[in-house]
Amino acid sequence: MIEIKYPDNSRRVYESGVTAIEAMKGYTLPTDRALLAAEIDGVAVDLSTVLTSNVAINPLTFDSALGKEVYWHTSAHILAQAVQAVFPSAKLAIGPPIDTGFYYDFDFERPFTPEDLTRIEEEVHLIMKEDYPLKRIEFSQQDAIPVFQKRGEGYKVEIIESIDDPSVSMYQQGNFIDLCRGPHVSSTGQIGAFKVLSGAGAYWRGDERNPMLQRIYGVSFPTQKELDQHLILLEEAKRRDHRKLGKELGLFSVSEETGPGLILWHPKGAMVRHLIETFWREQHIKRGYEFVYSPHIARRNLWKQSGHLDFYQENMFAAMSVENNPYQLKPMNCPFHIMIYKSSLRSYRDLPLRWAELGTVYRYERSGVLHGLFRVRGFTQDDAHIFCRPAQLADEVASIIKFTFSTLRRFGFEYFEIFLSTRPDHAVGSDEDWQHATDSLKSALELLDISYTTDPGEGVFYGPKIDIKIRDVLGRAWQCSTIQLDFNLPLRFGLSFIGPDGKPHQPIMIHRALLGSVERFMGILIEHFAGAFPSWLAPIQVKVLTLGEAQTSYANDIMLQLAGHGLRAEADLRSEKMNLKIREAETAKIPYMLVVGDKEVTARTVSIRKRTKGQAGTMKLDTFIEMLKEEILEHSSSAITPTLSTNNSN
RNA sequence: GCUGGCGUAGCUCAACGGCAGAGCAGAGGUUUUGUAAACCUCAGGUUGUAGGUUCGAUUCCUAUCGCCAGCUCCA
Repeated sequence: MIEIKYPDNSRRVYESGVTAIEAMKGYTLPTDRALLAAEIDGVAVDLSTVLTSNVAINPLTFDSALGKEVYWHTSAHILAQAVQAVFPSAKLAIGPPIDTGFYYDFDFERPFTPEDLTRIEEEVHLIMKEDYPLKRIEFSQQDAIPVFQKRGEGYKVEIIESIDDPSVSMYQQGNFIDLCRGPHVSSTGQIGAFKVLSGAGAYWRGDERNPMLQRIYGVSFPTQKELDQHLILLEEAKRRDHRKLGKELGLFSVSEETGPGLILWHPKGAMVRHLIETFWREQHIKRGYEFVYSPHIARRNLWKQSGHLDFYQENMFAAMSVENNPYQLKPMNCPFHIMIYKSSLRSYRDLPLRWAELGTVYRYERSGVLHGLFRVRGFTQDDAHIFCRPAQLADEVASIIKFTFSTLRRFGFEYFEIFLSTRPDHAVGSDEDWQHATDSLKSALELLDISYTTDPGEGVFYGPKIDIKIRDVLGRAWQCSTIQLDFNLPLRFGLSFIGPDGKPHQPIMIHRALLGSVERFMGILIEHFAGAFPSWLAPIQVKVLTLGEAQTSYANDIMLQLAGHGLRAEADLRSEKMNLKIREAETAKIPYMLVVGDKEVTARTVSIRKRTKGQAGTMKLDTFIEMLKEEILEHSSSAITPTLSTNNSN
């Protein structure tokens, strides 16, 4: 007899040899989702798995990340089955689940066309309808190889040969067999709604020296409704693309003549950037930072001493010669801040030193990876370096984390995920240093009662780090903030401070960025707000719209008053219809429109229209100004709510 | 960088071997307008660039630059 423990802490006793699905019988799932697979002692398995010892069982449904993985993994198999049914010569490579669906790579003589994908999707639907059961078959490595050799699946043979385990498993559905660790859902009919998304080239094992395979992406959901919602989300993401909005709203451009990956900021985009940076600077002053500035180039030797030439050269632009001395465009700001540190003798009383700079750096990126503001060749880091004593580490890190959260919240981000990366295989610094540093990061996180995920071995070679990801309004995750400890540079540059004992000690250096890159952060903001910036960030906050020539002087008077309060306004005095003026202001995503006609001139009021929300009542200009100033101060976007106005009927 | 797709007016797109067009934007004019597009006229192009094939190339071929999707890497 064996005892099974359930997530609600209940226990039941079964005969040894019971299957997972039998053990789940009568257990009420927390959702009305179908049971897909099970997690036994933390490992995902098929429902047909035979249980022979005391275990903890956890049902897997589409609601959990693990459940989705299983679901999408099976979907990838269905995709592969369909592709081979339509194109028998296509050879299988790999087909894993990913964050938002799955893909499968095939060796095929040509790229798949959109027509191919349609044909494949039809076949997928047939396979779902046929409801083939997925059967797990265990083989020894030796026996498995001929199975795939016979099928001409060379990549599968290669994979089997690279597996350490002497026994391998494969899954069969209909006449389709794939090498696979599993687990899977029990039959192809369990997949509810399926969409073949796109095809693209991908290298075998991600290495460009290997042959190019044809990858097909897909996504699936239990219901058609969820699939439709997902597809709407994809459309919405396209609609919010910062490259498209950046052009439409006149924020920035990239020109072929200037060069790829180099951003030209137009007046409106530059205003938004200015507002971001001003806010950033104010916050830094409040939190005890000092500002430094550093040049864009430096002697190449500086980068030799820092070690960047050894480990970062492929991302650096080539050296330039200045009076026969090699100089280098900077890919990082840290060596400069270090030189400032070194410019005088430092006492332990001086520490921590917190030096911040919006430092523009230049990095060589391969042409194929450039992408709008997200991936560029020249960008501005919101950089800071903190030099402190080991004992100050935890406090410093804790205050950086708090600073990060408060800053990102002010930009409208609410959801954070925190990752702690520990020592990788190749690293500098002693075990002792790593231990202390990692413990300091942990205690900072625990001090603030923050839950986090540990990424073992994912730290940078010079020290452990904390990365913070935000989620935008579409639920997409972005990593902006990073806090990295560094033992390497202080060592390489021989940094020291004089301790209470009168002897030199080595400071620890913290590299940190809140926004990451101002360019990239701006891109994220554009997509997060769909270009409709909250009032505090909007390049133009108010547009005054006159009904006719009669209100021109009143409108100019309004403009003067708005400007006097530091508000950014434009007036539309043209002899155009109100509908057109409104349409253009809406398209420009200006938060507030002030409509003025003779009635407003007489009453010395303005009729307010809020972006996308419509009319928001008529009020005295002063009242509006006060409300807007309050809204800007709060960084909110909802101080003035639209009303169904009755006092301006016409 | 690699694989595939795409470069036509400021923008969005037609024409696909035979005189390069539309809408929006722009300029000039008419209209003085009450909450998301008034009307008329005009102007706007070495079809990314350089070669080639052809009687003739925006269209076909080659190279090159750029953009897009993906691979890889990362902020």
